Amino acid sequence: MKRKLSKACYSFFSTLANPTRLAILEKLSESDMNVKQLTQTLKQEQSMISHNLKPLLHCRFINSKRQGKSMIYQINCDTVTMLFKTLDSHAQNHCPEDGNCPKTNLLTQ
Amino acid sequence: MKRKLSKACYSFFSTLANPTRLAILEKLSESDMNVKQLTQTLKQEQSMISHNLKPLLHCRFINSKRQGKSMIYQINCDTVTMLFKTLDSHAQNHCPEDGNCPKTNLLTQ
DNA sequence: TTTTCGTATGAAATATAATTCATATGTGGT
DNA sequence: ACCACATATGAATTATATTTCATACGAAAA
Repeated sequence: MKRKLSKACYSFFSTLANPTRLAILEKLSESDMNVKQLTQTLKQEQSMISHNLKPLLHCRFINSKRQGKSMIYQINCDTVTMLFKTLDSHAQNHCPEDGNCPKTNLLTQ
Repeated sequence: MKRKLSKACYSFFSTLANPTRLAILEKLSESDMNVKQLTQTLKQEQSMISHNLKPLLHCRFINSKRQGKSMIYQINCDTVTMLFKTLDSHAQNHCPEDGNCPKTNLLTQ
């Protein structure tokens, strides 16, 4: 792995390692949304949503476009889909159905 | 995305969002290593290596097998490779060569 | 041009994660 | 059984990230 990529990877993974941001990605993968819509479906403060949108935007996992007073956010590309697909398959191979991880129980607690 | 997967994804991404653990994965992708070897190549305390191996093991990104007094760690599967490949391609599409991110400069600072 | 709505941002408070240190455990050799 | 080496672990310290609150900014309407 190249130095530059490793730096970028750390940034990418840090951005994805957050429940709110994962929830935002999940919602945006269903449809484009503005900030208010996100605050409503996720039941979170507006400032929290905005703060969490920032790193997603920065990593280019999402894009934004202004529409009048509101700002529309949309999933940028196939990267997110691909990542989730890979991890889904990993989880199916290694995470037992009952949720009890054989190694430790960090994952399910 | 299913509730269970989202939980697992958070665990996966949290585990990957750490420079030491990324470095461990990088080394282990080259060859299997025991803890002492990892402490030597990464120039880190033994306890730090062990602490960081734990979540990697838990997520099944790596496996371990005892060999006498030492414990050998190895990359578990194709998941890690696939993730890095996906992010490499993402970085190539969206991260400029000069390291100056067009959105913000969080990534390169 | 003042007001209102939607969004962004800075800074403080809070929560979470990483690192270190001391020590325990586990294995093999003497 | 004891010792030495390799690794793991718990707990305290330290560092980093998240959340909240107050407020600023931008666009459109009155």
